Amino acid sequence: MAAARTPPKTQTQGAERLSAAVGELRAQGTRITDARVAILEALSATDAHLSADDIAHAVNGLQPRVHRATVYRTLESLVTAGLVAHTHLGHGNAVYHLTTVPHAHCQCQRCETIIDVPRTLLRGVSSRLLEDYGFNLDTGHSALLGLCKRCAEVRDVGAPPREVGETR
Amino acid sequence: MAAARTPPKTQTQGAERLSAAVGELRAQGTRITDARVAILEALSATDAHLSADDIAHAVNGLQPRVHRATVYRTLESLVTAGLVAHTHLGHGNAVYHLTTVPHAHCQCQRCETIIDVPRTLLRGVSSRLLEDYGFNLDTGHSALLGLCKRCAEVRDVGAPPREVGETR
DNA sequence: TCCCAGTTGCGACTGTGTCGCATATATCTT
DNA sequence: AAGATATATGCGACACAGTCGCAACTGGGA
Repeated sequence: MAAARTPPKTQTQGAERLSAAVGELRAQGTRITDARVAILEALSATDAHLSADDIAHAVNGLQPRVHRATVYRTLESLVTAGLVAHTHLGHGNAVYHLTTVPHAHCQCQRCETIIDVPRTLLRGVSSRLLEDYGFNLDTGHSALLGLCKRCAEVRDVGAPPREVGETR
Repeated sequence: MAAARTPPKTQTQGAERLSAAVGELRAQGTRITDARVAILEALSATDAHLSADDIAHAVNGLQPRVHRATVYRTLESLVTAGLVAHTHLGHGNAVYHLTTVPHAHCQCQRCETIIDVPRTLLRGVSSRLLEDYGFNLDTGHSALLGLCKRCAEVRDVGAPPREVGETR
């Protein structure tokens, strides 16, 4: 689970996010169920980017009976509700995070590290696409692929470097 | 198969690309097999973006005994050889095309249309990422997601519009 | 407390891509 | 032209992410 490598975060910070998210759900008239709360807890507890599988594992630590399919369906509805965003990584599998701080993503194709970058960085491209092609860019819905600094330097041989303290 | 909706292209154009690709393969010391030629033929015959499955179908029209796994392995080796590029679309499945004209891709999340855009459009982002994060962007390896002009306008209800003459 | 639409658990299924292994063959060597 | 051999292939099994139908359950309004 990527959560293990998550940068430290205070519990209160997570708890705040959680209650805010639950409140928003309630405001929208959605039912508050154990599965939903557990999923939001998993997401609130970390700044990392969690795959549906990561979330399913984390949730099963809290609510063992929650099924994989429920995780997928719930995540989808949370995305629809605007509480959660998902990003498609290179290999195609999606990762999820709370929408508290919208941002775009770069992913290293070698070590798979994800770098969060401000959306403003894509503003120029976004407006060019709109002007020239009428295309409305959804910033951050897919990761920008490439090589991170470290991997670009030691590009040669061997296994990709792994270090702690960085989001997978 | 997306090939059916491909913009018209002269046979000679495809044949030229094919022989160039085969020559390049030979120059690299790779073996020229029926499967490889058939795959390159499929790719040469169109400007569309073909999924591995599209290619497998097209190839089976020429060489019925070619197996799915061979298509995947061959595509991978063609990518390594630099003859073919693959792009990850939103849902994660990859599409392949010859590297004759490098370009980036935008994909509409609603109607799934792919728009080719020049790589220069991302030059600014690319250099910013390098400066600020040391990240080497691989332009065009993943599609930029969003909404195409038509879908952004008729965003409301109903099935996504489908028209001919546009790459899936 | 009752009711019922919204949720869930479950298992089966689809689609995309990978792997191991025995066989075939493109190309090099002689 | 024939032989040797590393490379590529065919095949079936597998892995993984995500989806679906359906019966059963339950959160929260009446």
